[in-house]
Amino acid sequence: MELNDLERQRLEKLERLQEKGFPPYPARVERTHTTAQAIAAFEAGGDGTDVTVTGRLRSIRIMGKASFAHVEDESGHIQLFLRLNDLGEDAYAAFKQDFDLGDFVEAKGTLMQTRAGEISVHVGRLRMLAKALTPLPWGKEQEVDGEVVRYSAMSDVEERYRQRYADLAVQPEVREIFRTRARIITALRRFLDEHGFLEVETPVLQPVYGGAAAHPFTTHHNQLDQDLYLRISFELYLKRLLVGGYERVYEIGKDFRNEGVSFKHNPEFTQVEFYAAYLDYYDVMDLTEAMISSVAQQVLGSTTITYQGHAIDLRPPWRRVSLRDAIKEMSGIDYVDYPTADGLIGALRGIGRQPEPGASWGKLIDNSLLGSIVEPTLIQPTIVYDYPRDISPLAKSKPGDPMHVERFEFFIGGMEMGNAFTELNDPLDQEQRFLEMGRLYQADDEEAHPMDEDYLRAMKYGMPPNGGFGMGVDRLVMLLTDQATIREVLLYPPLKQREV
RNA sequence: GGGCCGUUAGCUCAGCUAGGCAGAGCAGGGGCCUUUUAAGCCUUUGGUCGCAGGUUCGAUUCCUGCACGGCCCA
Repeated sequence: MELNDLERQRLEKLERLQEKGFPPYPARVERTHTTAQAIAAFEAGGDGTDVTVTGRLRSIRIMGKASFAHVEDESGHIQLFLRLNDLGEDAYAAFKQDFDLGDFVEAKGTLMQTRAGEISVHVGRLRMLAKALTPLPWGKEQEVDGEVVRYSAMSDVEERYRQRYADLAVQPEVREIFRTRARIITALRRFLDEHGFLEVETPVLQPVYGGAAAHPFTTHHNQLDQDLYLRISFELYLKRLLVGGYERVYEIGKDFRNEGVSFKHNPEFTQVEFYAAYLDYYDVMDLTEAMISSVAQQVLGSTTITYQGHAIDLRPPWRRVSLRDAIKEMSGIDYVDYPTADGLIGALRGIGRQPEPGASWGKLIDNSLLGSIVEPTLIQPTIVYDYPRDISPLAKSKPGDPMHVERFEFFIGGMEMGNAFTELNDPLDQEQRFLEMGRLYQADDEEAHPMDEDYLRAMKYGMPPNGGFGMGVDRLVMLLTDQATIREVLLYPPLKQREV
């Protein structure tokens, strides 16, 4: 183990503690109160109550024969008041010499209030619970007008992610993001459970990937000697369950897409999908609005949020606009007037855009018009409905409109949050769509939706009409925690390997 | 993939376009201090200036390449 100077000094302290009879890593702990419970006990009239609190030493102020320190646990922090008279020569000397910021300690004493009014533990016995060899990158902090101002805490983004443990240890507001994340997922589950959905788990390792247009990760099962894909969506496995007789199913889990990283993309991300028999996309729109506003209400206590400086109102009903109208409004292009890829490329060039070469008609609409021009403007929750058929191989056609399918996406804060359709349940049409995909995406064939024979076989047994829904949970967490990048809502964002 | 920017002490950052002994605050060490709270005062240790080359009498500084990261674009 390579140690720097500071770590060597701490190692010497550790050895000294050991010699003096203060084991640096004891096995047993006697906590009676969290720091929050201790403060609550004092406030409930518990002056003088015996407490034993534990946590990390967060600050130390030594003033000769008396000292102050703060211990921090998950519930908060409390001040320790330590005096030579109370601890005795040896223990007090050990504290002064050999205890450092970042050490886990156990303090036993009585609750008191200092002259300055801070509720504190008047410590009679102090024990080391775990000596920290490496100093945490803590800055001092002070309260200014009720706001905590931190000086020189860990701020290098790369180091924060590479050593997330240190980032979390030092920045309580980072810890809070992941508590909120957990509450969001709990609220999603509760909403779906209460609406009659059954939570299921479907394979991550799949012989045929599908349900989305994305490049998969590939892997190999040694014993079966079979190549497998990491799923890019849950869709086809969940809809098979409707064939099996379940009417409402959902899954929350990871999807894997072998794509670039951006502020709103991560190669592995958390998705929630649900499918409900006998619903169409209008019903799913209603459910979507109810679900998102319910989650915000449960997690934040409000359906009004602030995201990156924008006040956003999540209360239903949301604005609903057809894709065609949304694009017409923002770009002036009515794509129905340009029914071929070449024609649409010309129209895009006409408004100063440089569409990607070789893109299909539907992909131009999806990326160059919707993604680039419309999406960033959709700050308030907006449902955009009726999508081109050729980029939606799993959605049911819109009656009387051969160009469009019954599909919608919803956008909040300028981000696509999710995607839903009246699901295609006609096996003959579905087979046609798979075949069309093969033709359309020849140039980019890994993103083409592969033919899934088993899925067709399932559908041939009869699949009830149903509405389906998928949403990026990470993006919802971004929205509800006001984070500008997806990395801030992932505990361990991906980073290139580097020597430790 | 392209453009721009960053990488200096454990942490946060100066220094660099004037090429000439590598700095500050915090943290750490020593000392004073028995109700402090960014405690205070005195004192002090600590560096592969991301890596590899080049230019130069001399490079943290200028040039090239590479690594990692950030922002923007594709």
